[in-house]
Amino acid sequence: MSKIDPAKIWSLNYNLLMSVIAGVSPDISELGLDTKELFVLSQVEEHPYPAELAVTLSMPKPTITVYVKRLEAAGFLRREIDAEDLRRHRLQVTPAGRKVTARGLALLSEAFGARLGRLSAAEQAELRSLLEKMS
Amino acid sequence: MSKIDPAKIWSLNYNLLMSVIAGVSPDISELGLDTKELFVLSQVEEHPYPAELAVTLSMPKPTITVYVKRLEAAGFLRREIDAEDLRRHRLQVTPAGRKVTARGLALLSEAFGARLGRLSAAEQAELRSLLEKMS
DNA sequence: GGAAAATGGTACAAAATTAAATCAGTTCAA
DNA sequence: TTGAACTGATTTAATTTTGTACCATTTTCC
Repeated sequence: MSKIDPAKIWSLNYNLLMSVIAGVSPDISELGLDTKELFVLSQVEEHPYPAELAVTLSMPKPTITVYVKRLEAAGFLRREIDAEDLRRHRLQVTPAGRKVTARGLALLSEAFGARLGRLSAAEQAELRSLLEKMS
Repeated sequence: MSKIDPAKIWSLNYNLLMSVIAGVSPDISELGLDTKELFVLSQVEEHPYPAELAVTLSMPKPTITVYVKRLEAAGFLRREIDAEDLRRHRLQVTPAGRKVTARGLALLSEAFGARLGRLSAAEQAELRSLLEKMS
């Protein structure tokens, strides 16, 4: 029984995620946003401020600025200055944005689901639980 | 008991990996290579040809070309034309490259290990097994 | 209260990444 | 054979991403 090597688990996981993403991103692009934009968009409801998005997605602030600008231009997002703190921009997903998010996440679910499908339902639940503990 | 949403698991996992990477990448940079270069370098022994690396790492070929060139310039890699197929470039990790890979992966192990540490040894083994099944 | 430090966001320039086209070598089919 | 199709790798040009510097607002603390 070999000792557990974290880096090995890490790269196994990393390669898996990247390959899933590489597989769906052409389909996601057809929805009118790219993959990273989908990630941003999908977290806006939970984290409605750019600074928060930057932290949860581990992205630099200027990167978020760019994505938000594009998402707004595409009509998936609305931006308004927060009355409580005039520095902050509160983000709102539009109906079109909600629709495209749902479609994009469905594509992702389909692709990643194909891998998850190799696990039993119990194992899937276990995986989720393990990941939650680590998050 | 909520139904399993693959996209939810996916993004949990994605955010986890990205945050781990964001945490170590300054330390890895001090070794003289950046994070992506470490990923490439760490797979060279298993996949000694650029085209193979592109597939396993889900990176475009030109991206691999750039990294390989930098790794070679840094003295971490040697390149020679394959005698069997003159189109292919067989890659060889140098002793310096091996050393820096070990250090880089140790840093990654330390950082990801901190998260893995929230799991029992049995759970860690289970996680690895689940990921292997999906890979 | 008011200056200094901190925070949210952006602009601009620089660096990283990649798509598209290309070249060289190999394979395949007639 | 031989030439059409394919594969490995690179170049070039364009796009994406990010570091740095910055402005505006808020918070801290004397």
